[in-house]
Amino acid sequence: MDRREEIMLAAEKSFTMFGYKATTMDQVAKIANVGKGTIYTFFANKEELFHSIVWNMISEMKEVSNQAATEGASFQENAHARIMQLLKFRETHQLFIKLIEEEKELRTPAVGDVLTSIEKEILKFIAEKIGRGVAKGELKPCDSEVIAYLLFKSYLALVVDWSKTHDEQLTEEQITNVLNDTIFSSLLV
Amino acid sequence: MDRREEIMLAAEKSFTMFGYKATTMDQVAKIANVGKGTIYTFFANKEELFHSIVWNMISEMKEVSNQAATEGASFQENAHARIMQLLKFRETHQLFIKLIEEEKELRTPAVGDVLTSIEKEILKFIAEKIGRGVAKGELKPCDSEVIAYLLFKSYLALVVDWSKTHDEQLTEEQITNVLNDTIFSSLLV
DNA sequence: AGAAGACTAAAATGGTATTACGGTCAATTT
DNA sequence: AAATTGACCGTAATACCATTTTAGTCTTCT
Repeated sequence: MDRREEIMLAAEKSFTMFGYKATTMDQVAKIANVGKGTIYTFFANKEELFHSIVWNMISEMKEVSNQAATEGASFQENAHARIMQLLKFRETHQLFIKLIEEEKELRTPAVGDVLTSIEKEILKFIAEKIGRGVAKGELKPCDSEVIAYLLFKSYLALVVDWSKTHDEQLTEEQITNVLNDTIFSSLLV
Repeated sequence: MDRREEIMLAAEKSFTMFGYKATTMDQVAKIANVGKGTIYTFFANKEELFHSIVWNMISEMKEVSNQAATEGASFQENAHARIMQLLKFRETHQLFIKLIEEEKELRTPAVGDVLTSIEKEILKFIAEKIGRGVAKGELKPCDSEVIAYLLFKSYLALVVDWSKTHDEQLTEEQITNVLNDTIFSSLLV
C-alpha cells in the first residue's frame, strides 16, 4: 500500500479514537509506520490532512444516502429515506460522533469549521435533489435552497433535538407523517 | 419599596450588565443597598434569585407576544406575529442577549439550564395556542406539542440560524410565504 | 426580630516553570 | 538524485502553586 494511503488510514484511526486536538502528528506517524517528515510531503499541515479525511467521509455519506433511495419509490419516500440515512450515518459513524462530541465540549475551532462545511455539503446535496425534482416536474417550483434548509433543519429537530428534551424519541412513523402532511404536501405537484 | 423588590431590581441590573457568573452576591447587595445576609432571607441561593428574575422575563415575553396578536386576524397571521415577536424579544431584550452570549462563550451551566427552561416555556406557550386553535375549530386536529416544536424550530432555523451561514438574512416575506405554504397550510381547517 | 457584614471553606484566578506540539531541515537511506 | 527520517526549534498548551475571590453562614448589632 502506498504511503499516502497508510497515512490517511492512520490519521482516520487516530482522529476517530482521540479527536482532532488530541491526535498528534507524531502519533499519526507512528501508527502509519512512517517518519513524521513524510506526512508533510503529502499534506501541507495537520488541518489539510484532517480535511482530506473528512472529505472522504462526506463522499461516503452521499454514497450511502443515495443507496437508501429506491428506483420506483415516490419523491417524498426517497427524500425521507435519504435524509434519515444521513442522520443515521451521523449517529453511527464513529469519526462523526467524535467530531460532534469534540465540538460540543472542546470547541476546537478546526472541528467547528469542518462540521459547518459538512452541513453545507449536506444542504447542497439536498438542494440539488430538490432542484432535480422540480426539473423533472415531480415538485412544484420553489426556492430549493430554502426548502432544503427547512427540510433538513426540521429533520434534525424532530430526530435529534426532540430526544434531548423528551423522554421517548419520536417514532419514524410520527416523523414521516408530520413532514408528509406539512412540508412535503406543499412541495408535491 | 420593599426589600425583596429592591434586591430583584438590583440583581436584574447586574445579571444584565455582567451575566450570571460575573455578578457576585456582594455586588447585588451593594446595588440594592442591603446587607448580603438580607438577600438570603428572600432567596435560598444565587441560582434561586436568578430563576426569579428569569421567570419575570418569561412572563414579560408572553405578555409582549400576546400583544402582537390582533383581534380579527387569522390564526396564521397571529401565530406568525406572536412567534416573530418572541424572536425579536430574544434579540432585543438585554438580559436575554447577555444570557445567550454567556451560554455561547462561558458555558455557565446555570445559564444553560435556564435557557433550556425558557425554550420549554415558549414551546408550552405555543402548544397551548395551537390546542386552543384546534378546540375552536380553526385548526385541524393535530399533536399540538409536536407541531409547536416543528413550528418554533422552523422559525428559529429561518430567522436565526440562516443568517449565521448566509450573507443576507431571509426577508420576513420569504419566511411568511414558505411557512404559509408548508406548515400552516396543513394546519388550517 | 430583622438586618448587617465579618467570617469560612471552597473555588477561581493569575503567574510561572515545564512540557508537548506542529512544523522544518540537515542528515541518511534507497 | 529522490525519498525518508527524526533531532531540533519556537511557540503554545499544561501543570503547578500562591493568592484572591466568592457563595453562603452566623454571630453581632440595632
